[in-house]
Amino acid sequence: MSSDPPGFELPLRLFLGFRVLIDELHAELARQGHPDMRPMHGFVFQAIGVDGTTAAELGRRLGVSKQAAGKTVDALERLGYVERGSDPHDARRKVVRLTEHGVDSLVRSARIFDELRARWAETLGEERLRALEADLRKVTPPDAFPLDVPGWFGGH
Amino acid sequence: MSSDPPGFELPLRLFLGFRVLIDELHAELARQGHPDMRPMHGFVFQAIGVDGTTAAELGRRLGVSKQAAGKTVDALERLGYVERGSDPHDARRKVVRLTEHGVDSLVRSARIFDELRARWAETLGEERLRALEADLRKVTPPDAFPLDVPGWFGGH
DNA sequence: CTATTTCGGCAACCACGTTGTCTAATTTAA
DNA sequence: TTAAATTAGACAACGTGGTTGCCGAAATAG
Repeated sequence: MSSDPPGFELPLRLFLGFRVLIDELHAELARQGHPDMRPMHGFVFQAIGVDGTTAAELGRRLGVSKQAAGKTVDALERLGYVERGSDPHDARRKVVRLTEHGVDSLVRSARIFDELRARWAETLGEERLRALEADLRKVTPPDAFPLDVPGWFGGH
Repeated sequence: MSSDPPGFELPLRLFLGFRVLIDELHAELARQGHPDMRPMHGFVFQAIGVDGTTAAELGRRLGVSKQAAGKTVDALERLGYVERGSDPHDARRKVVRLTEHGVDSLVRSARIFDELRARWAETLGEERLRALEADLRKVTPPDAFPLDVPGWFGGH
């Protein structure tokens, strides 16, 4: 009889799969005019959303302090991915919005992820890939995606 | 007919699965006398190995500079997980070895990972879990596990 | 024996997170 | 309506963990 694989292989394969996809995404993004994007940025853009948000709200969504979120916005602003605007209804708020360049990176990311999934479907078969996704949904929290990735791994 | 899931769900589910396992590992490790262990440490311990290694070699395995590896060793030494020894054959080398406490954390980690895998097997069924592992092996590099995780995500 | 390489440590610097404090603006309560 | 509490954003100081550059000591190649 064959024995079970050691338990530590599972998390490593999951992370490795994630890493392969993210690395290929950013290699392709670099080819398509986004060489400055980093793995973390995609999560930040998702947290900003198409309607924009504020630094404080962004910090809550990312699970970091508002100061850290503000610094991240500074960096993304320098790279031209986001811009700050004023909120006419609340003079305290400075709304962070994706620029055209930032939206472009989101659109391209979505298309590249679809292409990468199609490649996995070629390797595994569409049915197996759907089963894999279904199984992962069963063992992961269903509600929201965790956007506090930056602080989670490196933190304290 | 049902359409394909969007491609971006796959990497997020993979990362989420990884994160769930790592979080549960460290919650259990904290209960078992290792409250100071952090997600990164397991990778570092694997890179050190049972025979020990040097700071320079550790840096190469982790994909960071020897100075960074040395600082990591300093921190783990303060926590009591590793100790430095001298190499009688090479007075330059200072061999880093896991302490009894460090080995204990590795042994417990392995057992906890096995238990977590068993729980996934209860949820998904052993066959589906094996299929999931087999599929992940097909789409990830087969050879070595990437131990340069610390610098990969955060790095500029 | 000399030259080159390698190891470990030190210093300076940078990226990116933290907490604390401050001002201004808004909201809530008396 | 006025006073108090909350919230947004910025600034400073600090901690961690990475980087590069440099150094002396030890091993190795010629």
